[in-house]
Amino acid sequence: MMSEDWEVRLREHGYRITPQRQLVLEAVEGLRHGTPEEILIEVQRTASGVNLSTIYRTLEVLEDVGLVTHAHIGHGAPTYHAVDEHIHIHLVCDRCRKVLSIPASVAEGFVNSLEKDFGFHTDISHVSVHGRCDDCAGLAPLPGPDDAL
Amino acid sequence: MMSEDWEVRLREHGYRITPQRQLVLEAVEGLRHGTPEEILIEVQRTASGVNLSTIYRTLEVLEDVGLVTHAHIGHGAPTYHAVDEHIHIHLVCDRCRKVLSIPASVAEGFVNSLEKDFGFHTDISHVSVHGRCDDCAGLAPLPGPDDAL
DNA sequence: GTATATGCAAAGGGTTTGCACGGTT
DNA sequence: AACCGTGCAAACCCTTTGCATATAC
Repeated sequence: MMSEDWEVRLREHGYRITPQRQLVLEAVEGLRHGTPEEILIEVQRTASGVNLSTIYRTLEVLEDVGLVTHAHIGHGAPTYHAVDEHIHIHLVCDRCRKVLSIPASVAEGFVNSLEKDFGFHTDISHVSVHGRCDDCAGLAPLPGPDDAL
Repeated sequence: MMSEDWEVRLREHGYRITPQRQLVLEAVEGLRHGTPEEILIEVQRTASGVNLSTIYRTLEVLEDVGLVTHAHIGHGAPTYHAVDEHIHIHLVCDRCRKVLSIPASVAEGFVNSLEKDFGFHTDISHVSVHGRCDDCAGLAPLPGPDDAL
């Protein structure tokens, strides 16, 4: 993990090697799941001067060269992952907000149908699946910010 | 479609019947897919004085009583549907932005696995599935706003 | 008449952008 | 030395909120 591959990846795409890019990548790998804001905080533990806009621009670059991906959990900020993570699907409970990560293989049949029947090539890890976790099934919605569906 | 059921639904939940609520519901049904902004424009064709904040508040109410749902397509505004629509899944092409609606039944096996293996009760129509449509598979990303992933 | 809904305007998250400076190549 | 990347601040989009007025009941 975090070999020098990342430098090569960046160079191959015409990008430069900078401390910020290294720090962001390390933060994403360390956090395993992180919003831009969370990544900023992590990065600032080492380099307090780094700006949020740099995080956004850097994540875009890292995603472009295939070092990170992001997924949408509800309508808040997206979360970023390193690509060397196991590909996984997020199950988001709309009641308690818990997020379950499950192996992408569970969706294999589904993904294959989409490919075969609709010619659609799915990036299954990109979007989260919403619903109710076992504990919350059948319960009334929580009060409070019933947002983020 | 658009029987008086909606009035009953609202009353049952202690909400009042207002022209705005009727117009928003009709707009959602007419548009089949609509963001709050699009719904506003549709509503304003009849009642130009209606405000965006009313659209948001009204959609929340209509969703609460089970007359509409929303789904997230990319990281922009969510789209709303009437619940009498067939339940469907959105396949969003990350290259050309095309949105394919497919019957939710395609995901039955997947949904069942989630239930059986993880105790997770899925609302499959809530979030869109991202990837590449047949036309765009294997092509380079589009230039321009390569956003909205 | 009373409580709820609405319009308006302002504030709030999350994200993007223009610009000048600084760093990588 | 040339160009890319960064910090900063302002702008932007989408959504929420406070408050006074209007409306459904």
